[in-house]
Amino acid sequence: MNATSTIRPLRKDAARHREQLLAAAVQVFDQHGLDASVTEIARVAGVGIGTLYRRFPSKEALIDTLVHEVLNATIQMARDAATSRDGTGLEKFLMASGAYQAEHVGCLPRLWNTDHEMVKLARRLIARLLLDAKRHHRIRHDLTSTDVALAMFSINGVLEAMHPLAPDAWRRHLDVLIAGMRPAATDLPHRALSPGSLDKVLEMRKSAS
Amino acid sequence: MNATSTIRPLRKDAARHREQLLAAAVQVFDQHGLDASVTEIARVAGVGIGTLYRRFPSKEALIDTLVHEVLNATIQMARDAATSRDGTGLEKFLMASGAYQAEHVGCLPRLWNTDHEMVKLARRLIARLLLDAKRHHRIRHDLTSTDVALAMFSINGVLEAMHPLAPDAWRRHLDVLIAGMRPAATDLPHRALSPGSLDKVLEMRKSAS
DNA sequence: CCCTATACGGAGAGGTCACTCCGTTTAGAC
DNA sequence: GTCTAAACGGAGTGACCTCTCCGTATAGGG
Repeated sequence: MNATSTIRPLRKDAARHREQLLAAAVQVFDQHGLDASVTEIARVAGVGIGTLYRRFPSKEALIDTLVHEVLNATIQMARDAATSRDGTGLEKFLMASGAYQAEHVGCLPRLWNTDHEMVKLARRLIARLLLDAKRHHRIRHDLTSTDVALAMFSINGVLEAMHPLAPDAWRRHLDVLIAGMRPAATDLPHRALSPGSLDKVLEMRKSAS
Repeated sequence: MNATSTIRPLRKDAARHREQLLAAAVQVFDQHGLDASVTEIARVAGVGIGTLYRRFPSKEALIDTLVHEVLNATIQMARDAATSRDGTGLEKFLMASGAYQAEHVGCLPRLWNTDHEMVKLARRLIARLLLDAKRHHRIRHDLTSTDVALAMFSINGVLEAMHPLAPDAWRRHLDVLIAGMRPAATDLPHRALSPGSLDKVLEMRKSAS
């Protein structure tokens, strides 16, 4: 998977610079958004632009690597959450992934645009968490995995709006949202999205990237 | 307020072109985001770039005009919603402003960045809607106007993510969110944001523009 | 119909950005 | 210590974007 492992290990300094670049990219993108210039990233990393381009073939590839990392972490959190079979997994996952994404706000606009199998895997894991939560009557039965996706998009919206001055605001928002997902909450109007609509959206974002 | 009315009315063709430019800007920004080029906007409007710059001193000014319009409409919707004194005003407002913002997704990133008195006015009106809803026990008493702001940010997040393939997804999200705001919903953890935190965020976004 | 203030179009100036190229430096095997 | 493959820095290139300028066209009053 990783190009560095298939062919030849990077020289020690090169590997270090690669990590410095990734860390700098997270920081710079968080502060200035994805429009931040590669020059700024190289400066923060303490290397030249040439080094950045030797390690990543394009700015887009650098962003992809970052998104890949975030998605990977998200998947791991979904797996961790699935170990508690008491129906609280979904809530634990939303809390954990929200906290992680709050540290990677800069990458969020591209998070679900990737073609990768990882998106499908993440969605399968989330669907499983949802099922377990329903079984234990932690959430109402008419909710779909698309509703969970909407919850995550909405957290992104709060994160981007309140970043970085109120970095915990998303927790409050999620509290209200989860309260609305409980069976005890008042009845919802029948507006659940059709099953395939999220797929269409993700497909379209992928090709638009 | 409007520069055209204080000094001299625009010539008829100029006024028409101005409206064409605004309409084209809404459409182009919706499709390509605020990074869309002014050349593209002028092309869609059917005028030259020179005309665009004679009508609006800069791209930023054009965006500001658009944001101004959206904010104005939002304030009007808040006023309309306040006429129903039965506690449903807040929900009506969230529905109406969501529907309107769904038609102006391109402007959303700047919606609350403006310095204008209008932002303060909008927040006062929303606070009044909130109070009325509490009085009629439509929503729980521990919610603050900051929570309503978070709800609006979260709708923006859903709109941006699902645009334009599932333009009604935000309604479903808002349904769940409002269910979580009802007094019947399960108790929330005590995580309400401090009263001034939203002010700080808006202040910061304003200066960052 | 004429006249002129007003508006028009779009080439080009000036700046920024992503990305390349090459002379120089260095890690690390022997 | 020597040597070479690997990595380094950053000036330079070309594309693209916002905004200006000026010769041309037109609305609309008299």
